[in-house]
Amino acid sequence: MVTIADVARAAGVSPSTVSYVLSGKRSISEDTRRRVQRSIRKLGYHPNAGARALASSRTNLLALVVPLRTDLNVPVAMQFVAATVSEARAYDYDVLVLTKDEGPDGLRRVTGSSIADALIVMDVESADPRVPVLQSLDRPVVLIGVPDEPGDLTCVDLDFEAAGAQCVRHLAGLGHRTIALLGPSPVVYERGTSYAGRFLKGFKQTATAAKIRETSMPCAPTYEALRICLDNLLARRRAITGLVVHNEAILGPLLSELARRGKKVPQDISVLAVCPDDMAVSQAIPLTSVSIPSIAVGELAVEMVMKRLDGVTAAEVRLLSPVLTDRGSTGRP
Amino acid sequence: MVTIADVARAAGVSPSTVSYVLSGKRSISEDTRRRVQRSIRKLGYHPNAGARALASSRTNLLALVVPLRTDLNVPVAMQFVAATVSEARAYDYDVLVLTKDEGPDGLRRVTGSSIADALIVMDVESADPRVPVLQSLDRPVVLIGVPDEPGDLTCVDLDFEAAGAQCVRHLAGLGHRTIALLGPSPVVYERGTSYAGRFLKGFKQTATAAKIRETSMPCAPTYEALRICLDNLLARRRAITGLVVHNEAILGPLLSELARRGKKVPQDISVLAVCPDDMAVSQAIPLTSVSIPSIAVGELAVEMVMKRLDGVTAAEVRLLSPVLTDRGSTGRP
DNA sequence: GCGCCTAGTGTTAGCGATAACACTGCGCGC
DNA sequence: GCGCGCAGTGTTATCGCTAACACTAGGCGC
Repeated sequence: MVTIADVARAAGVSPSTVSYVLSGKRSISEDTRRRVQRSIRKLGYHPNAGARALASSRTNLLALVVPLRTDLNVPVAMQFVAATVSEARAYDYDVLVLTKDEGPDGLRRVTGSSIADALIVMDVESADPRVPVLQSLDRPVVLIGVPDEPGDLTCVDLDFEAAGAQCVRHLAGLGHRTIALLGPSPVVYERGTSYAGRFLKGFKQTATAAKIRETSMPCAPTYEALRICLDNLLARRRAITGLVVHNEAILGPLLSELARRGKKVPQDISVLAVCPDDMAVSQAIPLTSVSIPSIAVGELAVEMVMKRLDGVTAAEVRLLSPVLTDRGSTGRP
Repeated sequence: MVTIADVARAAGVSPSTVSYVLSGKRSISEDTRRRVQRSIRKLGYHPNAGARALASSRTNLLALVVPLRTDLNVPVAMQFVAATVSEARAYDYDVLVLTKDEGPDGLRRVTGSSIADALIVMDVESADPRVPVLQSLDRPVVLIGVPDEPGDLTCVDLDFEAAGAQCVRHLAGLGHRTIALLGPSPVVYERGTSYAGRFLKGFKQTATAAKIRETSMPCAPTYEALRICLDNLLARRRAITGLVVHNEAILGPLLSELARRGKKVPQDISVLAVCPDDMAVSQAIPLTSVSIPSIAVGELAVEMVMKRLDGVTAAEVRLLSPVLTDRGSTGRP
């Protein structure tokens, strides 16, 4: 193994000089820097991560806690992970993946043994048992989602409440008076996953304020559940003219079912999705949608973690404004 | 921070005794063990990962290289990652995620700086530029997929060639004489992703041997591409009676399109999917399928990596036998 | 010409674990 | 009663790097 001492010898300098060339923490003459860098390349030197971590108490590792169950919207989670990993690399950090299953103890383990410098936690629930632990950790933490009591934890997410409101306003603006929300799976609500409730709140409040009749129902990600929901919704005396779908998994099946039942979109019913843009575009009918910006959120989460690692300690709750793109699946009732 | 010396002092023993209690590498009296473990719990001691890595040259970290683009079948990849992470934890390992984008240099970086003890690489291509690098690394490596020249690298995967063959035999056994394969996106073939070619090979060879007329075409994961494929396939003089679909992303759209065109499954056309079981079950029509056992492959990959970390050096290529489950979407033509 | 600042570099004491080496005391064979 | 093996424990060198501390030489103000 090539050590820093080997490089130093080859370049005719001391080990600390090599270290400083690498870290940039003190000024080095142009000439020395070049000699050191040449030796590094020639010998194929890579600083030993363990030694570095021990001496500097920095691991350059980020722990990302992901919900690796399949009942959640998998593509969104994956996009988020991808964005986080890429962005972290830009700061010279690698990403460690923990599952939600590890629970609070996993968080203590990772921080306690100094495996990671900071944490990003996805899929936070309203009364998440991990939140109090995270608050006591004394390491930078960024939550994706907003628990009831974030305390001094930094949170990032789409502003789902505003998104719910915007969906209602969009349909109301087109003249719809009776609308429905097809929400996430019941288990998502039961778990108290924060985004589901926030969206629902924005949806209901805005509908009430705008004097719009609204219904909402969760929907499990199966054909069977979807059919039952549709049977229920479409059989009502007051016909529903606008449908907001906050459930990526049933978008395809929904359009199929509507087609099978002879309902044309948007002539007979308007469909407004809440999902990533690429998903809205790639449906049988391109869908008007409020974007779930998983990539932007992932990048932002990393930025905020880095800021805290640099010593900026102010807690923040950053909610991204929703963006609605009209792709023609909504129209006048 | 609580160090091993603190624990040793509290338990009235030497640091090495604490270390040995933890590692089990030498015999400790029952009494001492108890005292040490009580002190560990009382003080909330977690061994420092960096110090441990430096002293033992073991990081207890596994690097997992994943294709974090969205053109690949995302749920399968996610299932695989989940299985890998869970299984790794069972061996007291954590998992570091690298993207395929990092390329060969990323692999050198991670092993060169001793960030991880071993590598699991997903989405391997036939002539993957990373393979020669991996061979030179001198660390345990397990590939998911089989490159043209694996050398002494361990590989795990579904036996896609056998899967292709089994699909043909299943349809042939039902009496089909004209069948088609709807394959992965063209870009998957162009990239030389190994499973696509292996499946195709098994499909074609078995069809030829069984004197069955076959067609195969890649299909991008969009409605537009699917419609064109179907137009092409269904317009033929010799009607296709059996369709093998090796492309998770278009399963839903395919069934919708067939329904729209008035083709009943399996009366008018048999559909045989190659996908994870849960996906086959949750379609509009439950699909007969050859299972993609992402979880089993993930667990197996970890097991094999652990075996190699324990010093077992024999290279292996482990191809899991395909399992076909009849769910009624295939029948006599 | 003295003091002080700045740029550039070297020396070395840790960081917190592991594991090689060393020691004690007891039981047992003969 | 001597020697040996073994179970149980302690002492400490070592892993490779970082950063605190120390030093030199040159420039500048006054």
